[in-house]
Amino acid sequence: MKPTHITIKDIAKMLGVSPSTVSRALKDHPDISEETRNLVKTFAEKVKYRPNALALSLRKQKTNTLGLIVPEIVHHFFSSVISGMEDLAYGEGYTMMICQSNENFYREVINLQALLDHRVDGLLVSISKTTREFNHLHNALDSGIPMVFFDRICDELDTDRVITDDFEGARIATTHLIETGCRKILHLAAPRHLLIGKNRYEGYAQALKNHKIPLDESLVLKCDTREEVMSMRQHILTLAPQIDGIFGVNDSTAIAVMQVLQENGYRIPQDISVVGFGDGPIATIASPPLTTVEQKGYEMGREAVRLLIQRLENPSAMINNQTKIITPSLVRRKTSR
Amino acid sequence: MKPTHITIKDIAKMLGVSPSTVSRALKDHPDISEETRNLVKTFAEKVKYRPNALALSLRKQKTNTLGLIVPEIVHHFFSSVISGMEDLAYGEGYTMMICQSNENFYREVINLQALLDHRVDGLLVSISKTTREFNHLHNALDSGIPMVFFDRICDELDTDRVITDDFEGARIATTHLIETGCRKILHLAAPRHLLIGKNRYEGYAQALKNHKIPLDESLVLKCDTREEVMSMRQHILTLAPQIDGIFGVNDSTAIAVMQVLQENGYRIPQDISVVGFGDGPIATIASPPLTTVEQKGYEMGREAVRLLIQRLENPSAMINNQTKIITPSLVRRKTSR
DNA sequence: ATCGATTCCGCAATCGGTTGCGGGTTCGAT
DNA sequence: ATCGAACCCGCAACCGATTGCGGAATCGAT
Repeated sequence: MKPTHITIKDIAKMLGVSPSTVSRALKDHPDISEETRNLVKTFAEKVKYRPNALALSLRKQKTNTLGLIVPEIVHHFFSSVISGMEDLAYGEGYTMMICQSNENFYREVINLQALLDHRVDGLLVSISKTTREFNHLHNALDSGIPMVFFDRICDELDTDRVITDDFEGARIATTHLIETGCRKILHLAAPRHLLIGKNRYEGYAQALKNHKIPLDESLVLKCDTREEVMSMRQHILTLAPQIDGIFGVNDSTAIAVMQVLQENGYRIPQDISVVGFGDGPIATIASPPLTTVEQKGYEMGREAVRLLIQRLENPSAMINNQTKIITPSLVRRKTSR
Repeated sequence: MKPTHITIKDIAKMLGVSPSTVSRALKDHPDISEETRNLVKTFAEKVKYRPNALALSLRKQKTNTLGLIVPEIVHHFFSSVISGMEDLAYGEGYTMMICQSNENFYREVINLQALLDHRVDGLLVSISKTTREFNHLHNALDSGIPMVFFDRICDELDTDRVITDDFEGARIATTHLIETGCRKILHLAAPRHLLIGKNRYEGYAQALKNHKIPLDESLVLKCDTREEVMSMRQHILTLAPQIDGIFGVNDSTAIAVMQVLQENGYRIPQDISVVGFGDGPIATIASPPLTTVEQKGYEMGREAVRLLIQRLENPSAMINNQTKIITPSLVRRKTSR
């Protein structure tokens, strides 16, 4: 802050009035005569006066800053979320202070402390994978700061939340496969102890049930990374002749399995249809382009900020905590009929 | 900021001393007796006192905050850059205020103003595509605030800079093709009026020259998006029989051209080798995985912050502006021999 | 008892802006 | 001439910290 900004006192001195008068003139306080007001305003304009946000925050006890803790910025989903948050926040006159925990509990605690030190008005949090203990968040909450969890929520804490409807996304994907003629659908699943693994599996199961297709557990494989697909290729190829569709728990496994099949003479989607679950732009560059479920990170970001600001601007209203569910939507491309 | 944080005055009152004493005790000022110091320190610890960063910034005329303006957060390259910046900045005791211009000049101006209003200590900027006029940046610079450009630099402004060595990256990529046996190398290029188009083309040309391979302009195609590859597929296929290597100006065109060739019976890399220029994780999921030039966004981010902090902490030293060049490196995968 | 030197701590100003309250000036009315 | 009401504006406190300076208390020395 070497650059010496012009202050209200500078203006006051140069105009021979008091700082109070300058302050009031600039904000059209009725106590100030029109003459003085114009004088101050035009002069302030001329010298490009800009109020010091720090001083304002200190005085008003409000920083107009939102604190964000996110596991990793370098993730298409999270960067979309940030983008959505940023757009809405700036539109509403808030700025953002962004921290990444790098999936590290200790850094999450440090980050939270830094945000609180800066007196952010509210918190947006997606917890790290290594966070098993929530005292830091609990304390913040108890101290009264508004907080919204998104995507990686914390069950123990009663706050506003924004989450993806994984169940519904999986149901939509599987239903799409069924409606385009598939009957024997392989599900490449994440571990059942992870929420997304559980919810997407159940969505898959529900779609089958709705269409009276029996659920065959031998068609549900724990396999949620590209590497895992590669190491299970033999097993997948033995299954291949008896299936006509695949629902992958994420795009990279869907694309990987597609490649394995193609290398072995299967045509996509003529022989087997494939649907993924969106985690980025890779779906569009797959060959053929992958039909997938879009996660709407940008929208989730906007929604989280909307909830937070709503709470900030109605501090009195004891609104019940809301859980906003973002329903993902199917993007039909070329790997399904 | 509804939560009522505990202040130095609160502590003073409860301990029956003056705020000055508390302040000094907390920072081991010799004027304070050991007895008082311990009293204050243990009490402060007990009530979890944390200094108000706003008040400190106002008083010290230093915010320990770095302002960032980036075109788009949702871009693997830029989010890597941000990640690198964030990691180093927090490690050095700085926080970051992040704005995205969305490639919009007007928003860039607004963002800059917001950052200056918040009295950030320094600026990290990558200019938007639509920015043709630099008064806003010029004014900031004139007012004396340290600024570092990265990736999308502004030639007219004399500042520290961090850029990718596109020429060298292209030279390395092309050389790799030559050294693995290619002689007729197609270059899918960006427009020559863009810096990356020009520099990567020249790197390509230099590599050929170094190996005494004549440059054939009919093997340089202006074609830098996936869509463009698709619309030029016929032309590319007529060229295909006479070439043995392709250098794509970015990964998505490299992958696209690879797919076109594969669909027409060419084997990669047996018949034709392909090398891209890195813009994300898509290279690894291509089939076969794409050999490409890695852009090192994370490192660029760290380097930019390093330059900025260096200037902030040696305000007196009239260091000459530096241009830090990040040399990208080749990542050999399976599309080249 | 008085003085000088230490030791330890508080007053008050400052950073930049906001705001309750009180006061001076001008005016018309009586 | 006197009073009261508008009309304008400044004083000072405040937000939470820091810091130069001065001063009270204590001690030993003369």
